[in-house]
Amino acid sequence: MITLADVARRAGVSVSTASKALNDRRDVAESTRAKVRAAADDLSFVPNRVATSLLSGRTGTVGLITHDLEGRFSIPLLMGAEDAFGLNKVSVLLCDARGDRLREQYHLGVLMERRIDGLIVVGARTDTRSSLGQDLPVPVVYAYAPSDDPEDCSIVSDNVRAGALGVEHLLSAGRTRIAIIAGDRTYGAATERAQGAVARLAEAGLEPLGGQPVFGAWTEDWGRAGTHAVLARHSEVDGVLCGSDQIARGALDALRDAGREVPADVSVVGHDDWEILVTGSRPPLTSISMNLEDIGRLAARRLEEAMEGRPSHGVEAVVPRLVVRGSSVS
Amino acid sequence: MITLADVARRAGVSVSTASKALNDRRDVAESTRAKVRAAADDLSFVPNRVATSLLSGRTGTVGLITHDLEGRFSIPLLMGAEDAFGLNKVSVLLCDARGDRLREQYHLGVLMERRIDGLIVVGARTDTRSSLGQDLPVPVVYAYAPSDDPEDCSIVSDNVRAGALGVEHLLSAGRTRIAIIAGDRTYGAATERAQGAVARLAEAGLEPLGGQPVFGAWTEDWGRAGTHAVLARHSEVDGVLCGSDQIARGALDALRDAGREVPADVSVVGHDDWEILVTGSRPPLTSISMNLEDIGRLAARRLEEAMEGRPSHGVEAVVPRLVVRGSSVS
DNA sequence: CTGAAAGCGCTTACAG
DNA sequence: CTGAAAGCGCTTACAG
Repeated sequence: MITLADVARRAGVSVSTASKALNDRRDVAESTRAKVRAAADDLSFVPNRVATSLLSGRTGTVGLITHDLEGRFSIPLLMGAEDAFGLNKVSVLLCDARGDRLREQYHLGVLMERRIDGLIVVGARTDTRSSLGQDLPVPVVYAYAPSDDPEDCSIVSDNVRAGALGVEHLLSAGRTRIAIIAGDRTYGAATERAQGAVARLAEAGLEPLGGQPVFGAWTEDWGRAGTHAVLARHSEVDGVLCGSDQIARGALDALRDAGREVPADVSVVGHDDWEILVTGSRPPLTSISMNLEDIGRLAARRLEEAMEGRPSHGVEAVVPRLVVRGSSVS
Repeated sequence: MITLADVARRAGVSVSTASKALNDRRDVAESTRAKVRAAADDLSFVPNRVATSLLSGRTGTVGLITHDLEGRFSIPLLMGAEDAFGLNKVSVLLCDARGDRLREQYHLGVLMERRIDGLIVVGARTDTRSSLGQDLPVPVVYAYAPSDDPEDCSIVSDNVRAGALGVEHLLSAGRTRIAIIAGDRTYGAATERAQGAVARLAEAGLEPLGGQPVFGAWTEDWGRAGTHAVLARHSEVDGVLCGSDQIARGALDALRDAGREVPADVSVVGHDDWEILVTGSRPPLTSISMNLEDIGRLAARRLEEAMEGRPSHGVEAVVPRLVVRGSSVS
């Protein structure tokens, strides 16, 4: 490996002068700078950032510990973070903790040895998770799943708003007999989305068909079963708000089986805007995106601020976005 | 930040002795070692790996440049790599190149400055990609998309074998009138899978319905359209091998629309074994997995070997695996 | 068994 | 404008 000393030797200057020349510091003669640059080019010199890191105490790396096995959240978040940090400024050390607290601790230890400048922790579900504590030597931002310590900084999706957004869209499409087929009731994302939807219905003087949301599982199976049940008891249904895109896919199937036209007879709206599920359905599925990249970007920004000495505290929610496709309006 | 010097001072020994004590080297008195350990514990000493890296010339980091936007491949690959390397040995710097060669070059430059010990490059599709060249100072392994330089080491999925595997399964389910609804013909994955399927049919003295595979797109829409066309021209069809799970989802829909029972009348097999698509369908979809984690694991192993001075060359294919669900046999 | 010294590759005051 | 010296935090021969 070529070192700065090699470059200096070839340019006929001292190491310190070579350093200054390459780092665009003034008080170097232009002719000297040119000589050094030429030497560096000739030798294909690539500065060793490990040395700079040791010297400056900053590595320009950020740890990203994820619990999201399928990569549904991590990659968009990573993309958002890369955008926010800038490619040359910060590199991301990605660690997969697989929902395991021990594995998380282990990764945390390794990251501390590597002297990361900051840490983003991505949860597998939106529910609150236990804090890593306040005595870590670097700032931490929790993304997607907020920390249970209000002292921490957490960036989440506004699921209540997302539910309301779905209802608003159905109302604006002229729907008033709306069923809410929610997800797994043990998940905050399921109850919050349902809660936001119910509240927004109430504002309009309505309530969901059957008086309340029906909870089930995050599956197409449940989407089908739930929709069948709704059809049996409330055949007047003209709108279905589903807790996820998978549930919505099941709902579309069940409505088709029952001979209902979507969106002519019934409008269907999902949650998550998961590309693979929403584009292929008949018709394509209107859905509510959590804007995961925005969550990543905001998490990165808050982390950057904290690294610069201006930490944030508490939970900040990213506003979801409605993506209209053929399943809700014609 | 606590340094080894702090620990040494507190333990009343020299820095070198403290180093030896903590690194389990012999020629340290047990009593001294205990003293040093106690001091390190008291101070919550976390060794600075940046210093070690500078000294040893090895950082214990590996770059992973991915072009896979949705994270369909990267995360399983990362998991496989983490498994293979061992969590404490190697950390992964993940870079998202987004299919952009410039972005890739940029990330490559940053990774070189960070003195990674090795590099894995993950393609977005299985087609051959251009090599990063032979004059990189660290070993490179190409995963999923092979390099066009046979001198490089590439780990791919055996798509030909995958196609054959699908046909074998359909044959063993007693199917002989098999349609092949392939993916986008501009993708190697589409043509190779189809080719493997056709060859395996030929071995059994058969050919696909219509004489050859039909190509289209990687979408559910195409799966529906292709299947409708097959039903119109070859109503005797009793097996459908699809180029992807999305296509297979479309096929299931089309068969249901046409009143065909799956798997009683027709068996359907997909490719990729994409969890989100295969479990929710009616019935759940039999599919052929590329074993992405195995690709990641093998890529990591080959990279490790290369880092230890035993490089591999050429393309190595990971054998796919049939995952049987309700769409092919009852 | 212990510790002083050198050095990994760089940057940064500080003399000249 | 240039360069010798010190130092970032650690490990490793080498004396003692």
